[in-house]
Amino acid sequence: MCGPAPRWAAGNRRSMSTAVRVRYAPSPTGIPHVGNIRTALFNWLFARHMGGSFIVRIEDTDQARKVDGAVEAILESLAWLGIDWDEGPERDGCGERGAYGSYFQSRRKEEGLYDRYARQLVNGGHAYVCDCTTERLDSMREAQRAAGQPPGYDRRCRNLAAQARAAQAANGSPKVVRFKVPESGDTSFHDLIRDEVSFQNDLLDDFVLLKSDGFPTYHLANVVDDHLMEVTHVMRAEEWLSSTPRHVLLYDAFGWTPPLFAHLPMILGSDRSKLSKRHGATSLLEYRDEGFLPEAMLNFLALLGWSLDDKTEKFTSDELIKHFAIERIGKTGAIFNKEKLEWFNGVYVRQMPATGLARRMTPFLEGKGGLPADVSRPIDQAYLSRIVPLVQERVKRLDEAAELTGFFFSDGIAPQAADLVQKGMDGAATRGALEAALARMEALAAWDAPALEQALRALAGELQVKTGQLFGALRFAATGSKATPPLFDTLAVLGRERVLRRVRRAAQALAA
RNA sequence: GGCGCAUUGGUCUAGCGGCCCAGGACGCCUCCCUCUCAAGGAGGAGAUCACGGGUUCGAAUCCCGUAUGCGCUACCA
Repeated sequence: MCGPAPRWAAGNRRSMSTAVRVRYAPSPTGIPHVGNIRTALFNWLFARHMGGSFIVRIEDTDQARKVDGAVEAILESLAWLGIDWDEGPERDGCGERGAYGSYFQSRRKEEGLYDRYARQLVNGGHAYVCDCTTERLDSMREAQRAAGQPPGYDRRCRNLAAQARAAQAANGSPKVVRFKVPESGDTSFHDLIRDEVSFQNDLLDDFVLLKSDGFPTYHLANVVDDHLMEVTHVMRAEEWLSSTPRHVLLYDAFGWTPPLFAHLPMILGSDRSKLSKRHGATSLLEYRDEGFLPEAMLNFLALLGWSLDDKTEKFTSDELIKHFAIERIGKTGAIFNKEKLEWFNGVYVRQMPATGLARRMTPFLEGKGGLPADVSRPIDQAYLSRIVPLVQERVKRLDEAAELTGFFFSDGIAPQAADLVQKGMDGAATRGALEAALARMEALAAWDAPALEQALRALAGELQVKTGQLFGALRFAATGSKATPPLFDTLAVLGRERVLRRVRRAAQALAA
């Protein structure tokens, strides 16, 4: 499985550096959704723009909410978009890289790290041990709510007399460590996106730093790790804005200089609320499976909350890196607009080389939900390479490939007489036209688009039907579809044998 | 309820005091191209810049209030 255990703090750790260091700090509680990944993207763009470091740190401090496979899904999501990281878990899940590890908070916890810092705060008079039960806490909050008071810890354990403290230490009950929030004054900080933000301390309660299971809370772990990892900018979603004063207070208590903060606008569901399962497909990997291209997704995501100017909207990742600036990040939440994503995807599909498109389409054609079962796999790549140019400007998502190209592969098309007959014609006329076309096509010396077009256009004239009528009937006879790529190209790629067989069958259907 | 943040067409956005009775894009509609569908081209509908007060010669842009939305208010992150 994995090789030897990594050695932490092994070297070239540049302290005294002014280089930018940012981090993406997801908690492995599920498959990351587009909002999570957008946060990662902004951090990455900023790091790369500034020539700094991008760190991935796994905040797995909640044992109850931990989900198997989540770390892999996070790393896979980043990798899919081409977001690379300088420090953090290795992509294959084996080991980690970077001189500030571990990058898993659960491992840092095992080393006693948070315990040490929590104790330092207790010893310094900035925190205290609390053994209030959850039952008591719950009823306290209930009473507060009933009385119209803001809910919050009532600080019962904050100022225990020496004797009571000793008794508490001896009683063996579960204990947490709480931070002593100043009872007066304000805590304010400068946010790179929202300017000055200020909170009254007396509205903050004594939040927990260390849980009774020994794990740190987000507040403690995040502050300790950002400091130890020398993180310079904390760029995270706006939902964290309200807890930032707690973090600032913690930095103060430790005597550390806080990083710079930038609270990103959130990505919202169609009802403008925080993204959740209720909003349908929200995980990044689902979009991948629906046939969106990573470069289109990256481009689209970057524009959700950031813009360069009033017109530029197409960016490669290098261009994004080149232009990205925190000052150009917006303040308001953005609804994830799938239709625009689909448009973007179409743009990228059209501009890529046909060979690349063929390669990317193949798994969607061969996989489930792809071509009908009667089509043998693997599919003929040479044949595919002739089809792709015909559908390239018609594909929006790769998962439409099978629907668009199915008739090229499968004979399982059943032309209904009613669909064969074009406007202004009847069954007999249609059958006659099809049979005449059959004769012309059989006589063709060369089976290619120009020859087909020349012969069939001439035929329409002779038959005194509109080209649209003849071509429409032929299209349906040969493909079983009313909407296809240009007829002659399509017939040419399908091949003489297949076309004649299908058209013959259609003519017979009309006779019945 | 309290606190915080936000508020430009359905959606993403430009705008950081006069160039804006508001520009671009997606979507929608019409037309052109055309063998269908796309793609492409040309037009169009759609915003009293949330509302009300100020400040200013002048406000989408600054200030205050209100409303609305969202976020936070856990031994979750």
